[in-house]
Amino acid sequence: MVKLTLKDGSVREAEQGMSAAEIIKGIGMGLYKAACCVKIDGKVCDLRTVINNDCNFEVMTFDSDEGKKAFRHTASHILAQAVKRLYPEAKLAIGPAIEDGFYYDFDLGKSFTPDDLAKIEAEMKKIVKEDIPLKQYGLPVDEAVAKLEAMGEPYKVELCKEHADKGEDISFYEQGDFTDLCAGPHLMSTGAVKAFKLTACTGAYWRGDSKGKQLCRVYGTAFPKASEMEAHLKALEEAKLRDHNKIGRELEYFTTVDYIGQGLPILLPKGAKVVQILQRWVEDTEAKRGCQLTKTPFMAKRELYKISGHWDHYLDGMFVLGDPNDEEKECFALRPMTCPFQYQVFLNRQRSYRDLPMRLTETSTLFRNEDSGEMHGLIRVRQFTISEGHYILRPEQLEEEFKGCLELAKYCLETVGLLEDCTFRFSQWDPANPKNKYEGTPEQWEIAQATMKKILDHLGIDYTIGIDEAAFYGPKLDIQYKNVFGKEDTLVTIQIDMLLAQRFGMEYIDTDGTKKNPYIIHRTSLGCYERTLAYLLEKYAGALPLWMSPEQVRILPVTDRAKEYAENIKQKLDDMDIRVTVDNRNEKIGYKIRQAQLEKVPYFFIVGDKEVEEGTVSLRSRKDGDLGASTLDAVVDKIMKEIVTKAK
RNA sequence: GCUGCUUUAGCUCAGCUGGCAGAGCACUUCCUUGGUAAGGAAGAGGUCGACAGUUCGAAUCUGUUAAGCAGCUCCA
Repeated sequence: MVKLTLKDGSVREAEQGMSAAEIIKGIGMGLYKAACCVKIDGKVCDLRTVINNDCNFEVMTFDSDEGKKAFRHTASHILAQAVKRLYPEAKLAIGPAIEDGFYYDFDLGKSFTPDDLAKIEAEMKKIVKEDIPLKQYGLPVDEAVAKLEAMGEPYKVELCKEHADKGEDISFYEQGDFTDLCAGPHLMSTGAVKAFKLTACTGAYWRGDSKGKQLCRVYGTAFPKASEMEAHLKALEEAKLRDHNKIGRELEYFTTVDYIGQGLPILLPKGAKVVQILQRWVEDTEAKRGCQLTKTPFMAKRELYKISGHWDHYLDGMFVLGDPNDEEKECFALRPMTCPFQYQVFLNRQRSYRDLPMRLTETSTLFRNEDSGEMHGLIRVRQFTISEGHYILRPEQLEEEFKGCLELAKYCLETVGLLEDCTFRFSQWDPANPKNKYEGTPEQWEIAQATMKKILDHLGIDYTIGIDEAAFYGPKLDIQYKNVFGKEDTLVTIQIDMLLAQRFGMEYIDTDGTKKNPYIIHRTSLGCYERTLAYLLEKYAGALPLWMSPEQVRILPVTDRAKEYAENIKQKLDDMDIRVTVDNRNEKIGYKIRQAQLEKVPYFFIVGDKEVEEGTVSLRSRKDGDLGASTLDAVVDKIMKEIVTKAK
């Protein structure tokens, strides 16, 4: 007998050699039906795992991440089985579970159409109904390769060969007429996948290599219950209603024009106003923290970028004015970053250790020639403006200044309300340096990354590690944000750079009279304003907090008799720098209210004969509706308090 | 850049197998001065993204191209 310690601490005995599935059946059929996989001594295992020793034994259902993964991975096998039944010529690539679903990549020389997906779904339903048991077995590498070759699965052969040197058997899962190379874990049978839906069909490169073969990827999602899936799909639909690319255009924050070009949005008055408000606030905030504002050119001769390394690393990503290959003639490029421009501020005269830290900031417009398929609303654009900064430091100032940058970024994100949804990524280099992307020696990288790790751990930052996500000159702390489609981008970045100072000949005279290269922190405090605006529109579904609303108050006269009164109030609010308009149109009050509400104006003042007579205003908020009549002073007081505290 | 989808009035969308270009909202004018989410009437508005091709005839079929969307790849 073996002793199993369950999650609740209770101990259960079982015969040696029983499978986890059999043991769970013994605990209860209900649990067995819900079980997706098990954790044995903390390790995720298949339900078919045979238990030979005492262990901690945790049953993982769909409620756990591990259970979801096993469940949806099985759904991806059902998808592959259906595809193989309908399209026997399709070659299998990979098919993992992902967040909220699964996908499978196929090579069939064409792409599936929506009609095809419907057929595949119908076939999947049959497979679920057939309730086919899954069997797992292992084969030695050479037998596995032979089997996969016989099956005519070249991609699987390639994957299998990569496992050859691990000295382990190759694991297969078989369900009826379908067999797949797979490490598992999986459900016991196809019948458990009660609810699923194929959601999309797109291209995807084999092994993520854009020079390699492009495969056809089918995305889907799966749940144990139809009701759960319906709720999930509904939530996705609702999230899309917040898409900044939709509401940002509808609410007239921005637009695009095809003959201006991709990735070059026009900020309409409302969008421009919000960006101006954020910029002024960020610049003031930075100034209070010892930053100095610079204003540097939007372009420079190729020579500058040659020194910085950008010419070698990112020429394709730059907008070049002139022939980059004609060394005889002058050639300019629009700036894709601010670093080498701001360094000239430091280089303006000889510097002493007393000048450091030198915190240079700039509201900086950048130009990057993104690939045509990359643009997305205000999130990925070709011209954008960031709250850029470069802190030039003595090495011993690094930790303190890094901390300051992080605090500033967190303060900015917290104030606008985005911090709670951010995640932190420690972006490191790949020592293999696959595309010759990284400059500097392994020792320099070791030092930079060890320093950043120490700082992050010291600050108790909860981060993930992104290998091969670093800048070419150093590691980054990236603050990531997800859009309504779940796609993640960098909102704020703080980078340690121990290389570029040397390239630009930046030196300071230290206390001992010797010349030294400073360290540099590249950082943003609120990131890129276009991107931030996009996330704010999504976060607040267009109803931006009062302090950053482009129009804070709209005065709605009930009749023409109240027009003059409305104009007087407007004047008073103007004097207090409250952004206010009057809706003087000859429309009924209900109509004006409806429109102001749809435009998500935070507050409206309704003024009619009653208010004129009593010298009051009737307040209505977009959030709480009719708030009744008060004196103008009382209403303004309430609004000013909300503005000053930057309430969300 | 790659795969797939999309593009008809300012916006949201109809328009069947090729045969005279449509609706709602918005806009303009007039009437209406109305109290917390749409008052009424009339009017104007389109080279069907662009360019080629097939056809007696193209919004509709084919090709090229631009822009938009999702995904992949990339992202200093």
